[in-house]
Amino acid sequence: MDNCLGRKIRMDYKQKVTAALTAALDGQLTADEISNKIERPKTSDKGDLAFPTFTLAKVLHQAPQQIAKDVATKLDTTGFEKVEVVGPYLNFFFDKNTFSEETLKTVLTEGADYGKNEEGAGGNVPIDMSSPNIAKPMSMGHLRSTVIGNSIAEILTKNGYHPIKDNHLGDWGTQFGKLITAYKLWGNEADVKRDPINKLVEYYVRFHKEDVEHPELDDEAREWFRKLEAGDPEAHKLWAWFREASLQEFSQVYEELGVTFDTFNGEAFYNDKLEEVVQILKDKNLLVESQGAQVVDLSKYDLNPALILKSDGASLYITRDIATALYRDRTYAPAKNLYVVGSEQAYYFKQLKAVLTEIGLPSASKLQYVPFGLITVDGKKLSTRSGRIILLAKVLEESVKLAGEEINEKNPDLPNKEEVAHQVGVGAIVFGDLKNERTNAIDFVLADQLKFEGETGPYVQYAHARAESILRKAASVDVKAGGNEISDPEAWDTIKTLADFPATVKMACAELEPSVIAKFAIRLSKTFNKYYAHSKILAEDAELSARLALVKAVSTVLKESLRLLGVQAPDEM
RNA sequence: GUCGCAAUAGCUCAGCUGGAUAGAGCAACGGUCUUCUAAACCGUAGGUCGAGGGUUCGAAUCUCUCUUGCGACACCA
Repeated sequence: MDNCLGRKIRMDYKQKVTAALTAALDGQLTADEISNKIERPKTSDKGDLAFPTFTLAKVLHQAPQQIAKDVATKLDTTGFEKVEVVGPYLNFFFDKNTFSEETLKTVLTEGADYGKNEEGAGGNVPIDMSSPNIAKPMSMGHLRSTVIGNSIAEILTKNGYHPIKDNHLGDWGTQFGKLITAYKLWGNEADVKRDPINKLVEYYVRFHKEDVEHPELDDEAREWFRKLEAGDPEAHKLWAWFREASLQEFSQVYEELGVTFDTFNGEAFYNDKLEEVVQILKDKNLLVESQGAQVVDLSKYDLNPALILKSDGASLYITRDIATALYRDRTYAPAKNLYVVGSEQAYYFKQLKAVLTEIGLPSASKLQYVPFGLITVDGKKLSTRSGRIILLAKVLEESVKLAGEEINEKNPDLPNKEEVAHQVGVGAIVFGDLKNERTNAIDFVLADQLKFEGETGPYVQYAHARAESILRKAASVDVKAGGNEISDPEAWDTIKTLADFPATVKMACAELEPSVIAKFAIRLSKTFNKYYAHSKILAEDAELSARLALVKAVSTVLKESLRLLGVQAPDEM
């Protein structure tokens, strides 16, 4: 990874520091070596950027402290407020006035485009995301894939890519054989019409209960799925009905989350493209028979063989995923091909990538598995079959309800209460999911999700609402970025944080990690809240206009950060 | 059994490429609303960074071994 991205520091100033040091060191270290060692001090009193001299100690055979002193005397410090020597460190302090003015002017001029870059050069990036299973309710696991995928899409766009959000619906596979079998045995049309998903799940769960004692049910299910794949009219009709009814329920959740998709090419979409997959594998001599099934040997990748066709000739998950990769390759010529799927499928994606590499698919190397941590309850995996599920719709409902209660208590005169309750309630859940590194596993506790204080979505939303409130009250004041220094020291951290946004956007993209943005949003909110508590922004003095420029910039960047996470930013709450 | 991921404060987590006294939030305790929204701010308390070795001037960070937890290991997805 690019070193500059990893540090989240102020690029321009880092270059200035590098240049000054390169000149002072007179070739003892290259500019790159210097740049790599520059770091951000932990606390503001140690300056804005620092250079530790330890590495020079080896080259010069001198004590780092002495080196720091020597270098400092040779250093050209124009453009900096000061450079301090503290032990083995050289601490650089920026010229606050210039830095503030430049930063605020940039944010105000660029507005919502601040932080944007064109690194992606418009490259297509299909994202396999959300992917709920037909006839099963969406649970918290699907929330993760949905909101992570959605945020990554926004982040990619901000970095100049062209994401294609693909809801790779689980609308095919043996479970439909089971479902059809169960429906034909115990189902009835009226029940399903009234309450589609719940009824279908009921049948599904019952199937798994009964097949323990009646294993012949499994044979029947397999037969139904085989018929479905063969285009049997009855099977197809039931399948289409289940699918449509499920999609309608899903769309409500998506609307609530504010997530849209570019395509809904579920697994069924690839059904007629599987023959070609098998043909290609045959042509390349990759397919071998093993225990009656057709497999691709992956021993040279140190992986187990990939099972392509079952012994009864039916397709599997990987068969359809190969078809998907093929389709994406031809349709999009992807710059990246992303799969936002739970971390328990890590091994599977290694296999998939290996098979695609064997096939020689041009975009095989672009396949990037974007795992996220498992959600458990009481440390156990969720399972529709066993009834251990967390219904996403319920969680959102609870959160919105609680947000409504908070509003009634804290801001009862708010005009659009319901809308804001929705924005805050849903925002809390989405932000909560994206806040931490996506591979962290989550043991679900409802009360943990319903938090609106501290490092949460509402905290960031609140900081934004406060900023907007000030701007409303100061509507008549001319907001200018330049001209005046903001003498308040509390403002400095806020301005420096604002300046970190572009590098943060890049890092989030490089790591496909929404938490990088979330963490930034918290940091910016924190510095702003501190500033807000510390000084009176609307005081009538010479710096008023500059302070308002800062408030405006904070509001802009907070709103944009939240947008990148798929969270709304109400102006009042 | 093999492979993968993890282990940091009571809880949930940060800790960027090894660097200056290991940081937040929640919970606990105390303080701050006649003044821009107290969903906020300030303070107190709380940690031999799972254990042991190695590399290094320097290790929570890199490496090895072990322990514990979770996950994956072909006819589910």
